[in-house]
Amino acid sequence: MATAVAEEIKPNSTKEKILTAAIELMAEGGYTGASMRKIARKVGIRESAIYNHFRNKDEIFQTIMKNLFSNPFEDFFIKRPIEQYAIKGKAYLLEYAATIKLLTFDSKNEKFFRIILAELMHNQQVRELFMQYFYQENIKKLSNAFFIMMQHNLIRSADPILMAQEFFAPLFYYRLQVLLMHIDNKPTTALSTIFEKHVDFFWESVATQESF
Amino acid sequence: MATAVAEEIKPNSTKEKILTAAIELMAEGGYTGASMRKIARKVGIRESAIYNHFRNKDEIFQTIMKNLFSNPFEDFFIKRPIEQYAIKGKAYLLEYAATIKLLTFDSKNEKFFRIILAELMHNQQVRELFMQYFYQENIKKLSNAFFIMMQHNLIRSADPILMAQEFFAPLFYYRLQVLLMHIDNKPTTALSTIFEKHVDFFWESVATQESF
DNA sequence: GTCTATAGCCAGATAGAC
DNA sequence: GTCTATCTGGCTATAGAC
Repeated sequence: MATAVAEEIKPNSTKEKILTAAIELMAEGGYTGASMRKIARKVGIRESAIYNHFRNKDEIFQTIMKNLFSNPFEDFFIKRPIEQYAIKGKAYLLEYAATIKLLTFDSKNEKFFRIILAELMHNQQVRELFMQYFYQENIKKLSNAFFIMMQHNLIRSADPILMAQEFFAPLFYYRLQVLLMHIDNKPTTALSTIFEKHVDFFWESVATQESF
Repeated sequence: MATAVAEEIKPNSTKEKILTAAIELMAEGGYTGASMRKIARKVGIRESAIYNHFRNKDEIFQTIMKNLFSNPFEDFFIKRPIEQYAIKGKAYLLEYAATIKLLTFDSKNEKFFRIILAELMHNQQVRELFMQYFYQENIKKLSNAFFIMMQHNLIRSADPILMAQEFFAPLFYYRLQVLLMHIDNKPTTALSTIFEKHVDFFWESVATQESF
């Protein structure tokens, strides 16, 4: 399973430095906040030199999107067959939440999330990637898992898709909260265990008598 | 209870037209997307004429923020004493969700929500307003209500604040989804009853045997 | 209150020498 | 591949006539 075309970029090359600088600047100020001037200054070259590596600013953005979207979830659960793990019930959900928590507190993934949110209202392509990765992918996986749990009578019967959304929405909400706190350098101690608490609460909400 | 200082602006005045145009443009392109040029063209005056009504662009933005934040929730539930209604249990939650649904599908409030989200990553003041209105206010009201419901044994015992967040997060998530669909002119039929379904699911999750 | 005119800045991008 | 120099255009804002 080749990870969706992630471009080959030599480490320590100027091209890579440009991308790193652009990611940093876009995380802070979005697409328009990362001007070619600023990127060039951060890399230590002139603006015109950038054009030896990228046709224009948009190509930089496209490359970043491609690379950022290639890793994050793939490594964690896409590969493994869900069926085997869904029957573990709460343990599966705990692992799921732990993964999101990991992404939430990982600095590279935080930058990624921040760029996405900064451009969400400005760029249709970003919206589509957002819907795909922060909605469809997760809901598909989770609803499958819930369906299996229902079959094994681990949880009460309900619409699996609704249940998936109800489980996922708070995770997204907490992730956003953490991001907002980080941006303003506020402490996130109050949120440090919220992901686990969410799973506890949710499991109490859906578990059958037998499995509880 | 005077509604937080909402400025007096004469209807049909040039000042009001400027604000209307600015809201429209900022909903589409955020703060930077709404240039003084575009605002002036939309109103039908020259850029320089705007400065007879506002000191600078930021003052326009501030005025918009003040006015937008003055109405939305205030009218709905801030005024009424929660205690009397919380004991209605599910009916209270249904009304709460219905209110959010109303705001979600109301075009003025949608623009407001869109501007907030567009500037969320760029502007600390917006982040604080966001946290206040889309988090603290709602969580405070809801956790109070849940506390009362617990006292009346309508719902199972749990941390009221956690429960409030778990109830609110999906509402926020669904509102965001609707917004994203609207921006790209996609149908929201699949989401038309999701707010009610959320309440159903949630109530089944927390209701005690007696109250169910 | 609105206009014309203009200042000053920063943006993205290109040409051509080295 | 990097540089200097330059172009074009959008931006916020001000001065001063009407």
